[in-house]
Amino acid sequence: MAITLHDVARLAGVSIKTVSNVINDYPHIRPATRKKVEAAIDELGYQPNLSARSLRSGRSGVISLLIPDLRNAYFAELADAVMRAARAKGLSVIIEQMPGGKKEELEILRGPRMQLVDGILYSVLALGEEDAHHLDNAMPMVLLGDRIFNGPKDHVTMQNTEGARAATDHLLSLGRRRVAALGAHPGEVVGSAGLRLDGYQQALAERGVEYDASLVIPVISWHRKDGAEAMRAFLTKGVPFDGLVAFNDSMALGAMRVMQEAGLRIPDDVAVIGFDDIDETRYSIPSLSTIDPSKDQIAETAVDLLLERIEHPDSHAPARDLATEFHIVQRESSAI
Amino acid sequence: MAITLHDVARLAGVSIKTVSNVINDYPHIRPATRKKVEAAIDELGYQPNLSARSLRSGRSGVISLLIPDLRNAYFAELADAVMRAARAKGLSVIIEQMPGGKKEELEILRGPRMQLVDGILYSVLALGEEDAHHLDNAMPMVLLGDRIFNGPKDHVTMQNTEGARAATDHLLSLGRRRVAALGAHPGEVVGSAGLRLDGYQQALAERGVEYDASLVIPVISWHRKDGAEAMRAFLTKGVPFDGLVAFNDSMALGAMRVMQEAGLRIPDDVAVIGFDDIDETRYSIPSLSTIDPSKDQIAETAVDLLLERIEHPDSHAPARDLATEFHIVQRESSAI
DNA sequence: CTGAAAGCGCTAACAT
DNA sequence: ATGTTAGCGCTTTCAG
Repeated sequence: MAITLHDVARLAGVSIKTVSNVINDYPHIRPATRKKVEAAIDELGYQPNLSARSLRSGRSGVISLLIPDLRNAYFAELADAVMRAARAKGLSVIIEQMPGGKKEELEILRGPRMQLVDGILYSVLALGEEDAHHLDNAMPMVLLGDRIFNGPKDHVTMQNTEGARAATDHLLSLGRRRVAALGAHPGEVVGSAGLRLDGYQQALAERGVEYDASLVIPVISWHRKDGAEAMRAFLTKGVPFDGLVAFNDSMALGAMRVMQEAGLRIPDDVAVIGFDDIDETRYSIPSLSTIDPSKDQIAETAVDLLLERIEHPDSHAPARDLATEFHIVQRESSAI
Repeated sequence: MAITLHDVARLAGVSIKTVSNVINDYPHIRPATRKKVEAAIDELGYQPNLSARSLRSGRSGVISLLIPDLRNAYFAELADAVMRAARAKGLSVIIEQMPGGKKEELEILRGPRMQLVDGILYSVLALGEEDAHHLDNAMPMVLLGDRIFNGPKDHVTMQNTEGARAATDHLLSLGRRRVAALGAHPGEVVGSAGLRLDGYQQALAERGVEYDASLVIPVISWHRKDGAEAMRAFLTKGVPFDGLVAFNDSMALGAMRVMQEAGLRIPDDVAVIGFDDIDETRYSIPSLSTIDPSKDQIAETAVDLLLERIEHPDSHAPARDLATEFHIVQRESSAI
């Protein structure tokens, strides 16, 4: 049987309340008492029972991170950043993957496993504005990534539209005029794909380049494989192009591979830029230009907001919407 | 306030024990009673309080996965496999990263955060045989990866030595005779690095190729960056070589990048094979031959063993040692 | 500044 | 087949 507060209290010759006070850094304790209690804790190797604490206080010190897919390097790196930010605040992280679309997301969000956690970091993939009411509950939650407009929860995101505008403009500034966009979700408005397509179009308009729908390549799932396949299909159409904005790095890398197999030189024939600044982009051939979304900043901001909601559960402060900075990273794939 | 067993019991007109029985699939319940209770549960939207259950039963339904680093694609893919295997068994997974070496591993292993979980999946990085006694406790645990000989815990691993032997032999069978090994940990015997170097040497011996220590390239941390830097340093030495066995894919990809920058053609000048079969190997240029360690099989086996230990905490069955299958995957980097 | 006692929601003996 | 009851270990009023 494990050591309890009672054991410590008995050894230290105080009541369990005093021990509890010491553990929870309650301010008004005589130094001598604190010493005694700490000595007893050390001697017994006491560790608080987190289930009991959680039952009584309603706080477990665990948060959930809901992401589509860890195999996607962007989410692995984001998860890493979130876990480091969470640990710095004394929180543990349960990761849940939900590659199964809207139904699965809702299921997990409502499932019994969310009982255990104090709050949720939710990287929205499938839910849209019409589902915002599903989130209108008391659970502390911060949304990451896509934007649910006017949702009831705090939201941290990169500047999708601005980022895509900057990426596209970067290629245009190199003199490219037939810039393809890889990763569109036809009809989507509020998700990353929709916002990035919007930025792409803005950049074209600003440079006076006419929008050509045949340069927009839809890809539903943003994996390397899907980028490769979409590019393969696009090449068979013979649409001329000299630039490529991929809406994430994984797709860009898959597409680069296919283009080079087809004899296209990068950046000479096609200049390429991606999105996310995953580690791999530094070592691909050629190395990949990209938009760095400041994952660490996203993670830290999100954990801070969540912690605030956890600590002030009945503050009815309105949902906040924060956007992090981004940076263009120019590498070989868009070298001059 | 949340809905409790009492609320359900009151609505259904039964005692809380009956409700509890229904929830826990206790066999002897009259169908009519079960119906009533289930109706009440649905009507109220009752969800069990996992903290209370955990406090009372000593089981939380959460396991911990301890890995060095999620940014390493191998571990991200392993974590994905583990989470899918765990979810299939109704378990949640808390991931803890421990990039900080032996001290941090021991700290986390003993820390208060391990209180909450029913068991631990521990991908040993820094701990060696001399630390086995630190694991000699009652916590259900399955070790992944490196081998701690004669340790007190179950252990699931790939066949490190056999895999490296097969990888090396694969290059030798292509006629290469100056095969370098990337990723050695000088002096190590029981870790992946030591075992794989052993396999490398066995393969050379079997083919009658003399072992040349100048072809063994030490790399402490197995990231892409480290592989690239080690290869850059190796090239400046001018040691002739025509094959490369990298002890993981990340290092192989970093090294390939450096070799190609230096004008070496792959596989013509240097044939390359890695380890892990991470997703990226299919899309690198050239695509990378590798050893597939069957991550899904590792994950499922490990979760099964752990669950068994959790469900039979006082079975003092001796620690088991399971090795999964591996497969050579030949791609362009070692094409004939 | 410290102690006593109640009770969080659940499971598991035990009783019926 | 179902009800009663006693805690799991902790935090938290409330007293002193």
